[in-house]
Amino acid sequence: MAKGKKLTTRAENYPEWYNELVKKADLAENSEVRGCMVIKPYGYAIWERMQAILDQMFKDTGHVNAYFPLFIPKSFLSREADHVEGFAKECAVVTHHRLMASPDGKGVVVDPSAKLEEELIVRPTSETIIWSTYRNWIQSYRDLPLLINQWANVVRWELRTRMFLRTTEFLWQEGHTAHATSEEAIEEAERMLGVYAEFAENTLAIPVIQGLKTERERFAGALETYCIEGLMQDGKALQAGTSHYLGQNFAKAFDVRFANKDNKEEFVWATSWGVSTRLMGALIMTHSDDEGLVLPPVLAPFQLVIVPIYRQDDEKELVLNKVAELAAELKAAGIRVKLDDDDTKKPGWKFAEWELKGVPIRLAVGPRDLANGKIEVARRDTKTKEVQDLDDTFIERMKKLLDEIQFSIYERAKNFREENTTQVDSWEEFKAQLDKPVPGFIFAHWDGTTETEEKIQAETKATIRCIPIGNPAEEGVCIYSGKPSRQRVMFAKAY
RNA sequence: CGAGGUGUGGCGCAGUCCGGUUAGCGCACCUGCUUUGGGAGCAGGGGGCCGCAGGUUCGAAUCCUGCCACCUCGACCA
Repeated sequence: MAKGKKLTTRAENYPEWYNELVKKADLAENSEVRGCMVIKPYGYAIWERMQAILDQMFKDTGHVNAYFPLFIPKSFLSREADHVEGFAKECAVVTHHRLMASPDGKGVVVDPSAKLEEELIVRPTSETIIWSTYRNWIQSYRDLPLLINQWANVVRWELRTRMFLRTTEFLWQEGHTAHATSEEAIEEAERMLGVYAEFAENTLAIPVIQGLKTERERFAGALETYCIEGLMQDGKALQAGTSHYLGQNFAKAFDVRFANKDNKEEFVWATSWGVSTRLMGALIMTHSDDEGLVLPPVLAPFQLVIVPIYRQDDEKELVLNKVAELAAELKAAGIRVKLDDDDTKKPGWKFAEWELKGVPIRLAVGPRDLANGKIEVARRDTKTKEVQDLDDTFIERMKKLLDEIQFSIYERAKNFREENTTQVDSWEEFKAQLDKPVPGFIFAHWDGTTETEEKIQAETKATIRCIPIGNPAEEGVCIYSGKPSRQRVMFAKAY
């Protein structure tokens, strides 16, 4: 495994730091396929933790999993006008189904006789294929609500990609629900936004702002898009999850109707909601430092790593026996433990390696400790270490320490966000704030028009990330147009 | 899609301007010995059609033409 010793620091070059960290921590690497990454076992283990926890949250809120096709007939996509307009520019299209030996004898070419009658689109999202299916599943109000989620890969042919943050193919989950009333669908969209916010804060330890997108930033085909927004260490916002209230748009496009209790026919009300492997990027950019990844204990594939230290064979046996015993006790207490007994690496190497990989707690045990009944405990988040008594309360203390780390990195991220959240009341102030090294979240008055929104973006690259939920009403004037405004909205530069 | 840049053992690079024995360095890898509490040391060793295709030349990693790929930054987007 090729590895330089040090990461580029965040201060030197933030994007470079990010890329190096993703590769050196063994999370992912660029593949031979343009814009597509290989998620490596360690990175995938983190994603699997996210999946497991989210999946349980979905099930606890009444959802079930299903799976729909990867391919979508081209005609389906165009059924909903806004939807096709939103995705048309970034679709991978399957046109043929057979290859043949090349006439010049070199390799294979597409067999022109195997042209598809109707092209297939590799799904950029599944609303269309799912709603075409729901048509057959829903006849009566008794079939509602229909609460389905799928874990899948999707393809969006982006012009520029970055590992985890924006790749051509990415993994995600997409919930697609059908309801008898508008109220119920809105309630569902808001409920799932709440699930995402809870997951971000409790599992990922990422504080998020919940809000509504402006009309311009809305999902293609949605009446309302809810989102959670996190603030990364470089002062840019990252959209970490979205939940859409789709109204009856897709029901109308795919003719999905149901008989209500009064035996009147109505179109079904819809939501969709999703989070993707982009959460990995959010995780990295919220907590990690110049030494590498910092993982929240709830999510870490290994919560605690034990590094045994010894010189001669007799010491080795003594130490390994003791740490194996300790590892077993920690595991029995429900802690995910890695015992790094790799004999080909030195302790110093292991320390650096596990720091790079963000394991929350590291224990080091050598003959010296054994003789004194001690153990060295190092925290990844604070990079502090202390020698502790290895007594019968030790396991319990480690469990508490994991809780403390989870809480502590959340608090640290929240403090960072609060320190980098500002209110501005003039265009000059606004621009000055955006020119700072860490622009952060900026609350300012906006006249509510798309025109102004676009002009602000054109001049500053900042966008309205959301109109926060529960935003207080406040009379003011738009920082750009000077027109009246009833509330502040949240601006930021975004990923 | 615009602007820059880069393609040389697994990884990171030098060499290219000014063509000339056997293409070099660091890391990684293999063997052995010594080591092991913050990315070990010494000794020995293996691995390259220098992005691809043409061309110029006695001779090309180096010069010329064309192509391809990737990266960074912008515009567009989860």
